Amino acid sequence: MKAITFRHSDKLPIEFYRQKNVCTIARALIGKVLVSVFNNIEAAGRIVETEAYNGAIDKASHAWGGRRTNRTEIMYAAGGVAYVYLCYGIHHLFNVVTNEKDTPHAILIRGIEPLIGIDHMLQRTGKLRLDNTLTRGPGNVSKALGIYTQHTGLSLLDDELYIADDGFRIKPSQIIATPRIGVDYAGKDALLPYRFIVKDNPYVSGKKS
DNA sequence: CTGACGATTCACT
DNA sequence: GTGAATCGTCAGC
Repeated sequence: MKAITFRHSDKLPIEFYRQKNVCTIARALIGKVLVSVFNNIEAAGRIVETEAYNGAIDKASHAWGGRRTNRTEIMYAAGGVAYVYLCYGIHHLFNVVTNEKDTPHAILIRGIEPLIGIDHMLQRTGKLRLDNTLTRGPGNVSKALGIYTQHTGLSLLDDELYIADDGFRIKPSQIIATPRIGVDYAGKDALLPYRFIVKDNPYVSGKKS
């Protein structure tokens, strides 16, 4: 594995996160690199699975109906910050807040392919060997990168947690849209094709191929 | 203050 | 396929 360190200039610019269409951003994030640098430990992986949450009009979103609570307040911030919340009392799920201030769009990062700091990821997750379960599924992604609810509100333009474009391109034909996972409660909104995945990638959650 | 439950994962049958 | 883990959040009293 080639050791790469991403330069500041590789970071996605603020304009990327401020785009109006959350699905466009979710699709564009596929193939980008999610980087965390906590306690001087760098870990990074290529994003292979995302889910868009379309604000107040999306029943699957925490901000459905304009719901505004202490937890979801950060979703109403201007795009380009992290929203991390605890699920089932165990899992910390990492989301990217997008669009302008007061439009609560967010994108859940559900799967990445490890690139850098794999030893640290193994240590954080308590796993012994690299396999496709290390960073498959949103809970595992956060665990491997050391992301916790306390990181909510971090700017993605800062140096601790950010997303970079290293020039790698996934063929558009390999990126497919499907319904989201675990949102059956959302009625017809559960059927929307707001989940984007890399076809046949082993780090995409769901049934094995 | 209390109780119900979740954008999940993993071990076990 | 089923169920437990485990706790912050939120609605309701």
